[in-house]
Amino acid sequence: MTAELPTGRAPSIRDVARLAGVSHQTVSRVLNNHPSIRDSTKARVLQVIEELQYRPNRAARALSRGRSRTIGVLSASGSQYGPASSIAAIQDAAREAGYYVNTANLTSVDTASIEAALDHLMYQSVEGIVVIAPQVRVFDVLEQLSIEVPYVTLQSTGRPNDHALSVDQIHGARLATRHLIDLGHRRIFHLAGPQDWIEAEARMRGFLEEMGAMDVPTTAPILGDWTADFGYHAGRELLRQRDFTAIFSSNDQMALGIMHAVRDAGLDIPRDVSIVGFDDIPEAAHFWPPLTTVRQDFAELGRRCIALLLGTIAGEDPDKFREAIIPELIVRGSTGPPAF
Amino acid sequence: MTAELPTGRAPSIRDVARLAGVSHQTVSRVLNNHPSIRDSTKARVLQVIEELQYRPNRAARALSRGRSRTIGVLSASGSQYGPASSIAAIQDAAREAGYYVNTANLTSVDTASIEAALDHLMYQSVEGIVVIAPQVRVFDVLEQLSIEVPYVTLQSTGRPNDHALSVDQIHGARLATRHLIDLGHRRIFHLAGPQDWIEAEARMRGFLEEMGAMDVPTTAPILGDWTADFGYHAGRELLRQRDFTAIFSSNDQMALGIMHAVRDAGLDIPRDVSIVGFDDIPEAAHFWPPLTTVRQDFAELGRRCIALLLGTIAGEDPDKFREAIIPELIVRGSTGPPAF
DNA sequence: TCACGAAATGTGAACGGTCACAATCGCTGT
DNA sequence: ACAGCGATTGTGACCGTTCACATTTCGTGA
Repeated sequence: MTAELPTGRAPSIRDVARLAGVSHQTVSRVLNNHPSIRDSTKARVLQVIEELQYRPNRAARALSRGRSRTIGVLSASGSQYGPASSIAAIQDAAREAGYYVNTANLTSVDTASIEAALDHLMYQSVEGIVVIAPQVRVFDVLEQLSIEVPYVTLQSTGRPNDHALSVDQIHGARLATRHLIDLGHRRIFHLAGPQDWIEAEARMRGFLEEMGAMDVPTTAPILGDWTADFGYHAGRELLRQRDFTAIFSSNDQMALGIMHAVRDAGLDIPRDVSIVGFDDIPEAAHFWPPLTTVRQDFAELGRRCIALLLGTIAGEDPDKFREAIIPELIVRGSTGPPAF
Repeated sequence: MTAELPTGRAPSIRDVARLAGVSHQTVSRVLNNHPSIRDSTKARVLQVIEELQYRPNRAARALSRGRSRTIGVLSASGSQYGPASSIAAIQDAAREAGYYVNTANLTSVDTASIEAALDHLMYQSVEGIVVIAPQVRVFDVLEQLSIEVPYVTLQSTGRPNDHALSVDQIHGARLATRHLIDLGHRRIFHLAGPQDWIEAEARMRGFLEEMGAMDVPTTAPILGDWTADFGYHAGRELLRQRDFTAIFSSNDQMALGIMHAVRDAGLDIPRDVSIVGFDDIPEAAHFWPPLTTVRQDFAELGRRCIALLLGTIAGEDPDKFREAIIPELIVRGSTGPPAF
């Protein structure tokens, strides 16, 4: 049916050209939707492409265009729900925009590991990087390696030239804190995340701001590692004093661990201790009791990440993308007025 | 300090060659660890590379070698713990082996979506594909598009030429079922996963096999969608009859939902209903009560995936990689003898 | 000292696209 | 009928690497 072809090799743009009776450049134009192509020509070329199952070679394209159309994601704890959802959303959004995504996981958070991961990304000539990791350290390494691709984080680092997405995590944390205060709690404890995660720092800041604004005295937060296990052990420790009536955990997993510890101590939630989480992972509604938490729209986050990053790559004004995402408080059974 | 260079363009292999006073090919040899390079020459070249911060251009490399060194992951529900951990492990293992990973997420499980995702992967000339998704359908599409790259799945499809990794999920499911039977349960219900997921099918098969082997009568399982929400609703439905004393859920999230429904009904776990999950997500130990479940070593899974896939790409005998991973039963508080 | 073969290095052509520029086609108005 | 111009198509070089095939260098034994 079709004309003979060199076998053992994927068809190239010139194979298509020959069979369609046009020049290779015309085929290229068809592929790139160049405006001045006669419809009949275009149809003929497309038909040959179809027949040959031709696919443009990405490497060749990247080489001659000088652009990889790839962005890198630097991720830590990528199997946790929050990061994982953002990554998925980032991939979807990138694909939508015709970009490819490559993820490098941090095996640990030390400098060497970060360096290795960044290196891996740079080797693929990524055009930009999304950081979902302990950002402060990552940036140090970025600078140290004098790497100069645009990057995006999920929250401002306060550094100059940082292209950050504004999720108003401070606001989210204030919502959670305010909820507890409104219920009548005055002794509220905060289990924070690792402080080199900007998100963790922002949530803690929000907590402290709201407590300050409402004139409630605070104690120093504990810094956790995002895991339920840590929440459990921190909870056990805290319960030895029991000088609080509510705990605000900076993510849902740690909140789950705390709930475990509270039950172990024979106490009731929310009568003896109210608990608020952050993220609203899909499981949170099924905890016992269902967890009051702050919902983040991870998918929207991912989309905006890509919009901002691609915008930056294209040289647009980053401020165009600065509109903050406002998280939402979801009240469930884990919070109530203090018993006294 | 360093000699002058064309600016505005990343240094190429020829720039390095010129400054080192060798031919571009020699530089290439240094980069690829060719054996016959004089040590002194190698050192000189490496020094220039260092000075110039030279990085080989991946596109050019892929083009001339005809190999992308990229593998694709086709993933559904990529934000769930199980898949997410496997993906992370796959990325790590691939990176270790000098490969890059590109993930395409399924937005839905219909054919069009699968086709789009596969297409995206093929456009990057992936050398192999790992499927973490409803595999049966994916393979239909793979065949339909007459795509011919090696692929790996997490469980045998029973089709000829399938390169599957053997995680003995059947065995894992039998362990869970046997545990319940040994405790004295005779009316055991199974909440299965979507049946076009091979894992789900295998777990169900294991359940049925063990029930049959022990001569315990079974009722038809319900097919769920892996989510806690589904587990909750299925649980409510099931509890209207309450003709069982134990439930084996094919993953931990659905088990959590069931636990929620059981508590809503005012029943006690495990006194009134025993519950077993599958996966051992990190949160499972902190559920209320802590969940008895079957642990899968997702990281090992990911590593083996890559080993098998790269082996297949290199033309090795896939049987070399067939040694099954044996899951492990983790007994916690959610199971106990039936009350009667 | 010289031939000889292996080790070390160099040369030029791919790889498969895109880019810049040139050439041709086809229509319009006079 | 023909100049003029935009629409359409073609030509050859180039992107940065590796490949296949020279060529040169060097150590060794006769």
